[in-house]
Amino acid sequence: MKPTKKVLPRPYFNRPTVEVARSLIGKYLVREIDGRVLAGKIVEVEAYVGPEDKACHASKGRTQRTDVMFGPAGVAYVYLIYGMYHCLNVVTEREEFPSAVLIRAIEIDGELTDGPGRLCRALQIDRRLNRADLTTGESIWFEDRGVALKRGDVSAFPRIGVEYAGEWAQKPWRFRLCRITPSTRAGRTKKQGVPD
DNA sequence: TATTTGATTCTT
DNA sequence: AGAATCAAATAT
Repeated sequence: MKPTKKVLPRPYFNRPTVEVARSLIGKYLVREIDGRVLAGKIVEVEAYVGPEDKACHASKGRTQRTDVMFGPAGVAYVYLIYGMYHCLNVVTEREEFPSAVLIRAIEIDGELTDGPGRLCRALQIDRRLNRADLTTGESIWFEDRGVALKRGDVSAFPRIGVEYAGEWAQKPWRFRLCRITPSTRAGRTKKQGVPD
């Protein structure tokens, strides 16, 4: 029986951002370029949650740049950072509640592509994909390929590069796929109050 | 209109 | 520790 590709639909993203972020770990980001398909297993993401979150670009208000985050879920927010690197986000939650999940790292054929800038370079993502619908299964989309994660496979950490955000910088809204070993388990003493 | 900044990465 | 490099945000 031919396997069906399970493209994550809009309702998947129209949920609390932290839940979406955590659940995206182990899903696949798929990019089709000139008929060639690249698929990467998502291993690291960050949640940016609404107008109160000082680390979220939209906390400064609705501007031309942040407008997309106020729109429907399942749409791409792609921006240029430090003059050279692009960052890919997927918009989450209801309209008018600006929030998104930043895709930080993926594994392509077992090779780690670590960092939002390098990830976008590998998948040829730039601002032309800003506002692209990520739920159509064309050009770029998310897929559930049935990776089963056990409890404890995903760990939470503070977000990176947001020191300016004060108390919001400490929120454990960065999620990473971790292979739990006795040594790493010993270091994971704090639960950080993140929902399963 | 001018200056500063930044959800990064790479080199020194 | 600092450079690269620029669009968007902020100050003027």
